[in-house]
Amino acid sequence: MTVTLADVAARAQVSPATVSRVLNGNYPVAASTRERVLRAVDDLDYVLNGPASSLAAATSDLVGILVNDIADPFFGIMAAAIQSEIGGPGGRAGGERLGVVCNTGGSPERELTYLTLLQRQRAAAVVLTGGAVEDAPHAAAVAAKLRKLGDAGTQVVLCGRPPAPDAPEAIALTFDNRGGGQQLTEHLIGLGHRRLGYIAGPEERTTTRHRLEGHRAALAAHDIEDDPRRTVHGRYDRRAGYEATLELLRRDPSLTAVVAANDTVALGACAALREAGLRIPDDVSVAGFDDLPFSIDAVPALTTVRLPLSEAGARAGRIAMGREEPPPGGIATVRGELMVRGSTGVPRV
Amino acid sequence: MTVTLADVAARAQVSPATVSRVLNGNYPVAASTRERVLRAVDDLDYVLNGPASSLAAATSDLVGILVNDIADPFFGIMAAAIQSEIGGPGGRAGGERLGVVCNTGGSPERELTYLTLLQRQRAAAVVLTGGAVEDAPHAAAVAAKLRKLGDAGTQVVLCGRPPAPDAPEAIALTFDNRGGGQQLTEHLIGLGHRRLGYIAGPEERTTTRHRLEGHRAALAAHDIEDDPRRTVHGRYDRRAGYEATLELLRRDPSLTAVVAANDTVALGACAALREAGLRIPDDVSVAGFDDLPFSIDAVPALTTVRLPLSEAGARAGRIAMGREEPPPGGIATVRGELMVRGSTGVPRV
DNA sequence: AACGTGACAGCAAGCGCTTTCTACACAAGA
DNA sequence: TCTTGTGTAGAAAGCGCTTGCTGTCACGTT
Repeated sequence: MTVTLADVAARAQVSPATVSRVLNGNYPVAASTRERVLRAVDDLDYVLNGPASSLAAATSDLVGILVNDIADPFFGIMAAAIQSEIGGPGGRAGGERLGVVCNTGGSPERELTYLTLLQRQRAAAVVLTGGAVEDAPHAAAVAAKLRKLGDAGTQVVLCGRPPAPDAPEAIALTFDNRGGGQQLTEHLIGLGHRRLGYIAGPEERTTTRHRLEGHRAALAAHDIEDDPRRTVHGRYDRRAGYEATLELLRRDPSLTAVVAANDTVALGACAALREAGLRIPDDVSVAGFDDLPFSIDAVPALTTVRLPLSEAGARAGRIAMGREEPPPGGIATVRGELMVRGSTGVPRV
Repeated sequence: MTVTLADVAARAQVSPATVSRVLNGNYPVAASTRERVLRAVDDLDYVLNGPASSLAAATSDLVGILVNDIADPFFGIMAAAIQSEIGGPGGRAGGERLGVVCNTGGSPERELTYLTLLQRQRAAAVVLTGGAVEDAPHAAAVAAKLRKLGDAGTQVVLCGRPPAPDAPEAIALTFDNRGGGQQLTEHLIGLGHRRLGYIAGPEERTTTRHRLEGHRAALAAHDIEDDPRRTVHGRYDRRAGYEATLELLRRDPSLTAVVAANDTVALGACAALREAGLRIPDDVSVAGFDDLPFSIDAVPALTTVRLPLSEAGARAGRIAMGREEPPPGGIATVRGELMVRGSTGVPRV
């Protein structure tokens, strides 16, 4: 059978209560006793029963991290940063929490199910990363869940996601996608581009909408007509970028620049342009978003907006663990930085 | 206060036992009763207390997925595939499990700590992905943990990791890294290359060793001297590839090909070569490993060995859930496929 | 010499479920 | 009419831990 607290207690000749206190270190225990207990734990190879412990203490050491797509480095990088701060294994001793990342695949139902599962586990904290789906009923359902989690004592942090007004206790670290999108397009306009294609992400997503809004704001600021035929929606993957570019080219072969929803999409766009015999940036400029590690290795290197994914994730993790003050008002905006590289240049004449 | 089973029972005018049975669906309950209970659950917005449930039932619905680096798509892709099969949210109903991925960062201690944490949570299954550290004491410690987990009823699956002889109950889906490495180098030798640089991964890792062994086997098979100065070790990241390439070039400027530990490293190698004014593949051929999504977008597209990460992950997930027969002997080898693309060509004369 | 006063350790009451065993009602066979 | 099933529901005993409260010493205090 598995070893229990009582077994350890018997071997150390103390009461179970004492063993518990030694293990939790939250109550004075004489050094000699502690040592005896620790030795017994070691001898018996005892491992605490998590569920029992959580039940009795009414808390758990689980911290949930929700991501839209774990195979996408955008989320991977944030998740790694968050998890590293969860203190988890390797972190400072004591608060040994289990930081777990859950992959929603961008599906609202899975997001909700995961939240319920975490609620069921009485998670200590939950971090939601990335853009939210903008479907109203779903947004309301998520907000309700977050509120309930908050009420149950779970710290909720949004990282790279807009604040949820209906769930005020959720701390939000929001990326300035609108500003980033605007900077990027301003840059291209500044180079002289006037006919810009835009490959947007999936519809009904905050990230998609904000980046697109930034793009349009830049166009408007320079009195460039926003032809709806120059915008195509697609998923956040290379394939979508490839196909969208083909479509944009079909609609208007005179395009001089393509702005993509993110770097991965931009890579697909580059591939399509290259196959179409167009040079980058001589014939068509390309810009991405996020500045993922591979972006600098694209040929030519991708002009993009760097988002401090690691820093934001780390901060979100610390806030979730209560190791850092939340920003005033519970909301902070994280800005991106325009990285001008080889994939953008002056338009062909 | 939070709602408990008893509250639901009271509202539905049944005993707690009945509510539990309705929720678990593992015992006959009259349809009318069931409906009454379900309505009460809904009315009260009841969420099962996971720890209590796990304690009483002596099982948990947690499935752990250990990865070396969650920010690396190599692991992200596998993790996504595994998690999708965990049934987790979105999967077929009933077996609603919480598939959680844990990032060890390649650190042996963190790996061990996570395993303990999972053991503490009485995880239903654990999947370890990617290469293992070859340090003997650590390997023994891990094997011991896996054995203990197995004894406690946790299904252990290794995905992309060599079998652990000391933990026979662990099912292993192993990548044929040696064979892949050999194929790759054979391909280059076939093109006429004789002076090949090799950028290996971190030392003391099974993946590193096996790929390198394959490379050496190919060299040996063609009577090409294996000059140790042509091999450099580094981390599995772009930076390492960049620096290692510079080093290789310094040691022998007459190199005609560089074989990298994986695609990410290969990208770094490409960057270094390009900066050194060398054309790919005209001056130097480059090959990667894994065939991550971005590899096809490199310029030129990367020659590499495709590993069926998604398929292997999915299979590992199913095995972990007991939905697929383990391979005979508990060990299966997953082969890679050589993808010849533009980054390799005949050596310059 | 009587009496706080710390510093530790133990008792025992749960935490909220699951599950075995028992109880009951009704239908059917003897 | 009396047993034997059959289908449901309840009572209650834990699961292994945490923690409030209650001792029990060994000391300084007055």
